[in-house]
Amino acid sequence: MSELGRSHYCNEITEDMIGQEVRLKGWARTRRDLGQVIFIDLRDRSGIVQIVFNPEINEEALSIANDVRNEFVLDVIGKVVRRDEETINDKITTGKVEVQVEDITVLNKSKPTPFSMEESANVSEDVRLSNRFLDLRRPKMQEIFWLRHRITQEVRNFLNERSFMEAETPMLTKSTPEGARDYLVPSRVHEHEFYALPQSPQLFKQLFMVAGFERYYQIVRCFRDEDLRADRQPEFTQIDIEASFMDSDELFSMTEEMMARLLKMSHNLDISTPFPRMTYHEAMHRYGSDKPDTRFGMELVELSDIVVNSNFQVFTKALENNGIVKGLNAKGQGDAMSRKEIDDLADFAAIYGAKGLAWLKVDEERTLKGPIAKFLDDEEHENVIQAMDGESGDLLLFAADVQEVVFDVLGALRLKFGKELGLIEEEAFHFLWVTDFPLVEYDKDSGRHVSLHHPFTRPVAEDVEKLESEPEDVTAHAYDLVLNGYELGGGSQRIHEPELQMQMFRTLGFNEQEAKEQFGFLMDALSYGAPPHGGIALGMDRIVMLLAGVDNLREVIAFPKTASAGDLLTGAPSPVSQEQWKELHLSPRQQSGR
RNA sequence: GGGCCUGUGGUGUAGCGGUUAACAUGCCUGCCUGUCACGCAGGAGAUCGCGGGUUCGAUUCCCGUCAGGCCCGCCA
Repeated sequence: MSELGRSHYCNEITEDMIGQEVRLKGWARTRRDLGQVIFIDLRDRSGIVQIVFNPEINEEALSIANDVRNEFVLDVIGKVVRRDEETINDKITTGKVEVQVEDITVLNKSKPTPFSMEESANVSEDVRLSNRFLDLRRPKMQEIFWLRHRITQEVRNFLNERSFMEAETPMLTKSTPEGARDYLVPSRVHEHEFYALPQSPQLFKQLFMVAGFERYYQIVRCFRDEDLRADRQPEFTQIDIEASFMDSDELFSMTEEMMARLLKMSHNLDISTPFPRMTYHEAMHRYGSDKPDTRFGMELVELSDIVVNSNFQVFTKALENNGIVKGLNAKGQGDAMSRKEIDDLADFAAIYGAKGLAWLKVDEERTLKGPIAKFLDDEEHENVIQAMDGESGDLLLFAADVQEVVFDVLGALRLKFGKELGLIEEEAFHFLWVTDFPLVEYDKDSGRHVSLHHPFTRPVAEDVEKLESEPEDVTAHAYDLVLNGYELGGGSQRIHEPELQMQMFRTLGFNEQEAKEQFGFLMDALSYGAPPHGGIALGMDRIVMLLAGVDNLREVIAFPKTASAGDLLTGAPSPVSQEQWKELHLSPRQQSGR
């Protein structure tokens, strides 16, 4: 065999190469052995081309091909030939031609694989993850990771064009009390002290602003030791952006432009900008969610005023206790759903904290029927129907409780109906800015106020005076970018004055001493001419997930973790040796009992 | 921490209080010069996730446990 390397990728073999000699390298996909002639689909990362072995061309090559099995690694030299009209395969792009093999080397053999590399092979996810190197070999997966690569490059190009500078920040850093649980790394040198893996490079990027970098970005890994979901992994990648002297509007339009570029690239789609904006308050009241899926309507309806004087105690009690009553119209479901199915909705609602789920059907006479109909008078019936746009056959659902429960319950029901009734325009991309988040919320467990975003978020100017007196009424310069019901990312304008930052820490229940211990370096930095600054962090994995049209983060992360944060491929996490424990000045806690 | 679902040859599924545990695909052997998820003939391959209980008898029913998934809590 000659010294030449690969001359082409499989997918590059075309009709105008007929007669040409080529050298290909790749994997055997399927072998079709007809005795005196053998066909193999040769696959490399570009695609597939059929190679043929035939005794008239090379008897020895044919006999080697006889022992080739799926996923053997091959190096072949041969001539591109046109296929006979009746043997053209239009399922593959190279189907009009084939390569007549003159010489073949088996570069490596392969055991039979646990599952086929074919698109059609349906394999359970744990088998895929345990053999991820094979799973990633499947063309569908390679497509996703090429997309991921292109997105990464496009983001870099976009931000580079706008004078942003990519800079790295530490992975071994300081644990801070706010936010998610940290992944901790014990220090060998400093006994009983720990590094934390970053939940985000938040503080470092602010320090870059103090340093005068002005425009920073990083495509960076972040870590949060919290329980997983389909759209949450313990380590994930953020597009982290921070800019000085750039207000929210400028940041919004820049982010919009960036997302538009990605959609253009991946779907050749021109999405319209600017994206719609909605306050947090409006999102919660209309959709019961701070990340509403706006691809369909079915909005929540405010009913508190309508039912405040009704005889239905579930409603009136909730209102007396500072709660609200809201409704949701499941169009046509009054006719479609059985009594049992409706009752099952209450169980579903209970997951989200509902104590029950009141409902009414609208019948042909446009009157309300159902267990609670008798508690409402004629005027209330009419007002409810009006407010909820009730028509014959509709199912009206009601939640009465404190705001948070009503939002959660009806928000979840809305999504459930949206999915099950096919109300969602699956192919659409609906971006939305959610703005004006509250700065803090009261946390019952710790008995203090905690940041909704993070402690460095800037309160709006007119609310600063309320920081001490009514912190829950303070609005933050914080925003989330939402796409199709997923939170793609969030950001804020930051506090750049040390005094205001200190005031913020006090609101969160830190005294001067504690604030200095935890965030002294930040306070210090802010006191040396820190510019006004703000930024955003976008979830890279979620962006890829949505653009790839899959519904699970594991599909777009090369080596993801399971729901219990394990890695089925490597077996991480795993026990370590006694020596390692010792070096880190740690000892296993004695197991009590058992 | 809690709820729900799943676990049967390599892979994907079926099944049932007593079966020779079925089907597809993959694998092995043989045949085949135009296949393309080739075809045909034959063959191997399963302690039904693990432990305990009920029963004359459990893959099947019950309890526990482990693993995977989805969700609530948690988390931006």
